[in-house]
Amino acid sequence: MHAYLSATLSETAARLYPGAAIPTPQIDKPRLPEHGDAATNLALVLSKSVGKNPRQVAQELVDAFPKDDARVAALEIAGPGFINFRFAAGWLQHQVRAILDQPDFGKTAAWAGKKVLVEFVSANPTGPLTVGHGRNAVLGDTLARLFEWIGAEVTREYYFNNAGRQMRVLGESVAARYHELSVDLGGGVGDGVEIRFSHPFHFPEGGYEGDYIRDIAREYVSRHGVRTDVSQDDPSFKAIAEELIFADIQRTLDRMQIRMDSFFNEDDLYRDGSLERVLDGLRAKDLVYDQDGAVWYRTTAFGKEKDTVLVKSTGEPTYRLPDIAYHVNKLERKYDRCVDIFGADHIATYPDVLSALKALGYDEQKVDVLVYQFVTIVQDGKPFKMSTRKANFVTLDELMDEVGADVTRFFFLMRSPGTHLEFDIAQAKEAGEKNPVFYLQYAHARIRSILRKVEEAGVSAEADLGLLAHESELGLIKQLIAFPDAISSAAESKEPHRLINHLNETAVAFHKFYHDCRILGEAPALAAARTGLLHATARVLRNGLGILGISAPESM
RNA sequence: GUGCCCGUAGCUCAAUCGGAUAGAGCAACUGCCUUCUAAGCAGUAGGUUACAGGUUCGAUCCCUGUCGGGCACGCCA
Repeated sequence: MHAYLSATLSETAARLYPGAAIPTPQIDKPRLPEHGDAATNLALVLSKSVGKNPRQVAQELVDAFPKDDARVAALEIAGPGFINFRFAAGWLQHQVRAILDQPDFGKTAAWAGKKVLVEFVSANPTGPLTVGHGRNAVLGDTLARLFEWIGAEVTREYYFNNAGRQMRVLGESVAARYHELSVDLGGGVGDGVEIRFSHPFHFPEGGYEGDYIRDIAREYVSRHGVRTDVSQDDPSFKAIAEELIFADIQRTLDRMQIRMDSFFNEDDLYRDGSLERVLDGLRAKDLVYDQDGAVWYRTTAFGKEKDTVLVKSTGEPTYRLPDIAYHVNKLERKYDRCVDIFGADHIATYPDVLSALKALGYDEQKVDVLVYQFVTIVQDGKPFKMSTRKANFVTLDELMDEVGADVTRFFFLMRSPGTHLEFDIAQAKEAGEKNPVFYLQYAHARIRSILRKVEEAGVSAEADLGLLAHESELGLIKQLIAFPDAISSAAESKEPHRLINHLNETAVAFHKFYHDCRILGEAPALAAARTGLLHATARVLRNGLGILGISAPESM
C-alpha cells in the first residue's frame, strides 16, 4: 500500500509540476487515528520548489490524485499541508486473507541474494558468559534473525583467541588449583600423605579466582589422576580449560536459542600468513613503519593524535593487527555485509580497522558496526562492577535459572542498543507476573485458548472476511499489515527493540478487539470471520516472537 | 585534557531516517470478572524533552556552546 501511494503520488506530482524535482514521496503512519491510516508530507516538501504555499499544493495533489476506491476511501488535507489517506475497508479485509495464505507472513525479499556475516559474542574462553555478554549475544542473534526475515543469507560467527596472555594465565590458574587439590588428596594415596612435585606451583599474578577453575582442576584429576611430574605451564592445563569452558559457553548459548554457524580462531591468522600480508600491504602504502623495535600503523594519517603499534618490540602483534586481518578475511569470503556487535569500550578501535581496509583496497562500507552501551548491573539498589578475572559476576546461566531464557532475551532487547541498560537483578528475579514479556505471550496464549474453544464449538472455517467492519477489527488489521515494515525497519536500523514496540502495539490492538468483539454466541458467519482474524493475529505474534527468539506459549 | 555515546513523567524507557496534541510500563488514584484466560480492559494524575542560542513551514531529533553522567584514549585484550 505504501509503495502504491508513493508511486501514485510521484506520478501525480510529476504531471502537475513538470519542471520540478520530485523527491520520492515519504509515506508515514500518523500517530493519531484522526489523521488517517497513512500520510505524506509531500506538499510541504514541494512547496518551496513549486513556489506555492503547502496547503495549495496539497489541494492540487488531492484533486489530481487518481483515487482507486477499492484501496483508498478518502484523502484529506490537514494541518500545515499533510495529505492523509484512509484505507478502504474492503482492501483491509482482503489483507487478512493474504496473511492467512502466508505461514511466514512478515518475510520480505529486500536483501534477497545478499550474504551477511554477523559476528557476535566473541568472548575468549576464560570463563562462563556473564550478563555483560548477554546483551551482545542476544542483539547479535536477533539481528541475524531479522536479516533472515528480510531475505538475507546469514552466517553467525564467533571469533575467539586461545593463544594470548589471558589464556596463559588461565592455564596457570587451573594448574595452581590442581596443585592444591592434589595436596588435599594426598597425591591420591590418602589423606595426610605428603607428596612432592617435581616443579613449583604458585597462584599466578592476576589469576582467575572463580570456582569454575576448581571444577576444571577436579576434572583434570579425574582424567589424568595426580601427576607430580607436570609443570605449571604444561599445555594440558590450558587445553582442558579451553575445552570445558567452551563447552559451557555453548551450552549457555544453546539455552538462549543461539546457534553459531562458525567459530573463527584468531590463531589461524597467525598461521596462514594473513598478518604479514596486511603489514606488507600497508607498508606498500607507506602506512607502516618501524621504530624502537616495534611496527607502527600511521593512524595520524587519518586524523588520530598518535600512531598505533601493530607489532610489539617483542615480535608479538597487538590485537589490532589480527583484527584488521580478520576483517580482510571476512571480505575475502565475499560477504556483502559484515556486521560486528561491539560494546561501547571497543568504539575507538574499529576506525583503525576501517581505515586499513580502505587502504588495502577493500570496500570498508561493507563493514557495519553496532555499538551498544554497557549494561549496568544493579544489585541491592547499587551499581555492581563486574570482573571475570575476580569471579565477581553474575553468569547468564544463573540469570536464566532465575527468570528463564525468554525473559532474559526480552530484557536485553527491549531497550535501544544506544542507551545504557539498567539491569536490576532483584527486579528481574521478582519480575514474574509483571514482566513485560508476559504481555506479549499472554496475548498469544489467549488467542490459542479461544481458538481451541472455537474449534470445539464447530465454527466454520469458511469466512467472509467482508464482515469485519467493527472499529476494533479494522484497527487490528491495520496493525497486522504493518508487521513486515516493522521487521525491515528493525533490521535496517539494527534496532530490534522497534519490533518489540510494534508487537506490543499489536497486543494492545488485540486486547481491544477481545474486549469489544466476541466470537462464541455470534452469528456463524461473523464468528467465522473473526476466527480468521484471530488466526492471522496469532500468526503475527508467533512469527514476531520467533524473531525475538522467545517462545509463543499455547497457554499460560 | 582530547574523542565517542547519553541526558525525555517520581523510576525504567519509547517517539516510525525533521512532522501534526511527546507516548507506554512500573509506582499512585478510580472503575470493570454470572459471558471465549482480569498475566486483561477503561479512566485520572504526572513534562519548560538538562540549559542557552542557531538552522526552517516545523526541532526530543540537525549545528554551536554550557552543565551533568558513561566509555575510550597502552609496545593490555
